[in-house]
Amino acid sequence: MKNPAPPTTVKPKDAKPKTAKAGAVEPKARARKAADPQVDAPKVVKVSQARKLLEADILAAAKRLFAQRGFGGVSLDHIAREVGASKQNLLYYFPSKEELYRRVLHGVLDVWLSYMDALSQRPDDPEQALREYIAGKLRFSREHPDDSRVYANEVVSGAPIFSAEIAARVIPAVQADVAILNRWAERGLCRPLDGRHLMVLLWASTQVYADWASQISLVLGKPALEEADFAAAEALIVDMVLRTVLLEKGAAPAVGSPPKS
Amino acid sequence: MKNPAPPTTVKPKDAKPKTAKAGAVEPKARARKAADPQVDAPKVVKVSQARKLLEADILAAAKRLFAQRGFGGVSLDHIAREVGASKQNLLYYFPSKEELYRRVLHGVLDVWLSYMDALSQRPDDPEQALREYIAGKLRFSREHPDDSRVYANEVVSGAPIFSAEIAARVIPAVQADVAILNRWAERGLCRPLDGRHLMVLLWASTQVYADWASQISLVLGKPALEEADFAAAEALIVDMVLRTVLLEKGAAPAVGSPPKS
DNA sequence: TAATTGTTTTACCAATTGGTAAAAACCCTA
DNA sequence: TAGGGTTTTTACCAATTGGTAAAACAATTA
Repeated sequence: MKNPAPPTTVKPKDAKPKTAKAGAVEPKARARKAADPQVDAPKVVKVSQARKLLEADILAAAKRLFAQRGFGGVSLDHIAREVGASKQNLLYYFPSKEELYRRVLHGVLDVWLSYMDALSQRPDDPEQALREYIAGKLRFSREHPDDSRVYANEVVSGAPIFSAEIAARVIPAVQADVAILNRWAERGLCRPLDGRHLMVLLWASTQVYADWASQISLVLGKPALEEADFAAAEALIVDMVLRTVLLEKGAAPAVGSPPKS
Repeated sequence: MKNPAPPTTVKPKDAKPKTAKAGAVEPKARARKAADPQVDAPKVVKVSQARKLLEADILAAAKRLFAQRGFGGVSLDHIAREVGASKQNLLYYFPSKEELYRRVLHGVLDVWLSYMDALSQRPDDPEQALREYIAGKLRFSREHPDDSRVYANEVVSGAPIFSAEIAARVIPAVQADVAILNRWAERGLCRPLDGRHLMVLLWASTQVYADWASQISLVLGKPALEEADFAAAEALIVDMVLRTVLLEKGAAPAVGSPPKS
């Protein structure tokens, strides 16, 4: 039902709509990714690939809009116009708004989880594992802010649609991480603490740099967060977490001096 | 325009609508707060007070719904039905949806800021100031989760409506706090670090217990957060922050043992 | 009691919502 | 070039959206 036809052949994908939809606002008319002049449509792309391309376009636009306005704040028409297609065309690919949202969320969760495996990768080295976990989640915030925001929107809303999938996919991952923390504590590799709250703290302190970017950039007095800001955040969070989790040894150096501001 | 008439007298406020709005879903018909049998409406409440009462009802319902679904996900009709009034009646009190939202946000910001003054209260005692700041913001998350979520929704959306007011009211408060942190560092009362990122971290780690309550309770394996959970969070965050901010002395005790999961 | 003010209801409105049905256009293979 | 599958467009739809205008109701004051 979702991926029916075997790959066949191409589709120019440039057909301008003849009727200009009197009074409409020039709907970007399916402006394909700035063209690619080197090959100029050699008619070898598979049809199912073309389909996947538009599908991916829709998912990307939907993700961006859902991230900004949440499920209820976005209309199908809005998404459709964003990719230069009609609402009905969009409904050809996704049977309903909720199904589209579900697909977006599913993809978001994939990405979210893919940045969350640092602990299990280094089950014997708490310091390095935590460093990488924090670095990874901050990279997620920098590289996929919209994914983070879509997820945040869903969770803030009480996860009305996705709580089942969160329970099925996120919770086990978290529990695995908590188990690792507990094992470290048992083996005397780190201080004993409640790993569940530590995980919450790790999420919060890293994802805030995606979800609250608008306010943080106001605080930092710049139009957008830069790499240096993420680096500063990482230094602080790592310093903090290691101080708390690791058994004391030589104290880590200070993380930076206060800017004059 | 907003608060016109001088206080006059009462209003029974129980008039059932005679026509039962064929097919509608019994709109709760302005069910007044469980009555107050001791006085039984002695006709002494001021009219403007009655107005403020409904106004407050509307604001409360709107806050709850905006917290859950964001600005775009809530309709005026939905809010109106929640308080047992009609949409048009609601529009009598608030000239537009955006104005209502603005009013809600304004109130939210008041509350938000009122929990943020711990640092300036104790400008000479970093440890106590930080303890109280964290405790206060966690209390905010516990006592005003919807306020926190409305704020979060607005910020995640890029603060399209409220960025001006955030810039005017929040940023100065933050800068004052950062200045205090910097002064501590200069006076050798604490480690030198970037106060701006520390503030971000404090917000993130405390507000997450309101905004992400749905997911945290999943992680903790209980239907809702309890006081003990907030206490555990507070212990961890305080421990963490003090370890990082204060100059080393006797290390604080561990914050708890890992639960058996 | 009449006039005045404050509040709620009734009646609309154009635009937009998510969604359906079917015709038309497109594209490749036989 | 005809046919068949895939994709897009056209034409609708009932319900809901935010909002207006004015009538009706209620309460207070003159």
